[in-house]
Amino acid sequence: MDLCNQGEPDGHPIYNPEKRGEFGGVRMVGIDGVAQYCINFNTTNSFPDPPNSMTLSLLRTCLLLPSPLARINSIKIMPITRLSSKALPSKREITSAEPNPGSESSSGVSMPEVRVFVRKKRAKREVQLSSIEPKTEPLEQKVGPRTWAAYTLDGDVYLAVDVFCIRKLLPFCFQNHAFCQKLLLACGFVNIEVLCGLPDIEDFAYGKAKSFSRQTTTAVTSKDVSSMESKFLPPIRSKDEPPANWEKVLEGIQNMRSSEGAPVDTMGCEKAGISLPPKERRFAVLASSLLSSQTKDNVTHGKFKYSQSELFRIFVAIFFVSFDYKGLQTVLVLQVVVKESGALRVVVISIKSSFTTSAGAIQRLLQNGLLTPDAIDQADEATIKSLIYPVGFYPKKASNLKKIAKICLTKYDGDIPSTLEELLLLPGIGPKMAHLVMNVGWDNVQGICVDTHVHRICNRLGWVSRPGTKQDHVVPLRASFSLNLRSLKAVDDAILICVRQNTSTPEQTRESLQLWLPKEQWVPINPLLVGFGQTVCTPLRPRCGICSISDLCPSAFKETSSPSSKGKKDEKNKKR
DNA sequence: ATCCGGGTCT
DNA sequence: AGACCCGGAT
Repeated sequence: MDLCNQGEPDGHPIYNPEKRGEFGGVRMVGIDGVAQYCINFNTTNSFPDPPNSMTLSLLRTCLLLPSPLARINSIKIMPITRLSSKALPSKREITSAEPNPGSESSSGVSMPEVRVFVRKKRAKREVQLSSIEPKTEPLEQKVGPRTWAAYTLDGDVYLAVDVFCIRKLLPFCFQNHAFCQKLLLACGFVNIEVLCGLPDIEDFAYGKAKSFSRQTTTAVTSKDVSSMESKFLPPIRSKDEPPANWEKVLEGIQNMRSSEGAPVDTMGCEKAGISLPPKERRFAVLASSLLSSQTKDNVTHGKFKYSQSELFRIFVAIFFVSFDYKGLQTVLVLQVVVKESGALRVVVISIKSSFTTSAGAIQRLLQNGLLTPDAIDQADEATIKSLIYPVGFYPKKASNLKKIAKICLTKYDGDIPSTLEELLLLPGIGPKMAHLVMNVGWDNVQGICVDTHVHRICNRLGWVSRPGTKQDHVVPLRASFSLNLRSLKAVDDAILICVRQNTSTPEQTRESLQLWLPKEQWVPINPLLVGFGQTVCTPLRPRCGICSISDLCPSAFKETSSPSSKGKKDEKNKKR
């Protein structure tokens, strides 16, 4: 039976944005030769937290694979069916069950582009519909009412929607503009306006489902298409395309981060001297940055502990993050330890009351009144050394600190330099610290502060690439779709060019990241990823098992080797 | 007992 | 690439 947008078929759940939490997840199931999509709602897993469950099942299906086309490969072709109560025909039947050409929205939408996408032939050849011949009709002529249909199969609920419906559904389900773009492009929809016209995804991502039903679709003309293409494509090429799902990934990390309390949260340099007057606070930030380099956060700072509310959030988050949750041991938390036994993931929160290590160097400096350039300039270097002692390289840092204090006094009137260039001139201040100080001390975002965590994680996620190794893929990919969409081989060839190589230095990472990451993320990305790196995506043996975005991560579960061999490590890091 | 993370400078 | 230096993990 047909379901129009808000219809509800007897006995079968259909997609309802307001109740999406009732579905364990959403899965792209199919795109068929007539440009229809199916979304499968798996009703067997019911989680109260829609984003997480969606993320998980999403990952397990569409986004598991590293290359864009590979992801798309996972989308299977489904017939358009109007029966909600009937099981879907088997794949083989599907091939023969051509979508009825006469029916409204769905039928006849086939176009060369779509077939290209029909990609899949590579996956299953029988899916190829002989009846589909390349046609050149413009898309808009074939699209009828925005409808969707639902049906069930093996307990799953499928939704078949037309291309305009998917335009609404996709951002809602995936909350990811980039993915939508890629998907639609890969399906041969070169109509950029459709892509550009997507509703504000953030509205969906953060729970404002209301606007969903009010979204209007805009008719598209071929004229629009060509004009959009001409002005849309060039910038994308030069700008570098954001990685698919980066927003989703970021959100997933944020969810994990909000619950896991990483050292950086309580000990980052931005916490230094938070109650001080601006000028002194800035110096505190600078000093804190200097000391913290090459030193664990909990050494530069004092101990930390979780508040009650944080504990609660940890508990809640772990519950949802651990998809295959088995059991929990609770209470005081400093560390989350994950053990995997078989398919089940057992999440254990281990108990550690506090760090018994030394009090924080910054705190000691502050207590001794040595957090101003003046005092440091006059203080004995040995005193400074002793106060900052446990931090790494303390002799050099004490010396640098004194030099910096002097410079601040003589050249900057006791304040710290206010430009990136001048900061870099200070001894012991490199690019990482300079950006951090600019961001935190001056609220002046000149660049992303890329430390080892950001560097590592961005590479693991495939978010950055060595210059010249990724742009190459975007261009041919788009070109093949927008110019001549019938050559499947061209598409595949284009994909093959997509060989991303890891950046080799943090500076490279910074430049690559800045190419696409929206500027409002430049500052938060650092504490976010640092904390993530401290608690989940650790350098050694990352805890992919508790990572809610592991299915979105091309590197998930790939680095499992034991830490003793370095030859192995090299292999690992080579490329994926 | 050994190795590793951590940023800068040489 | 290696030195610098510690705490922590293994």
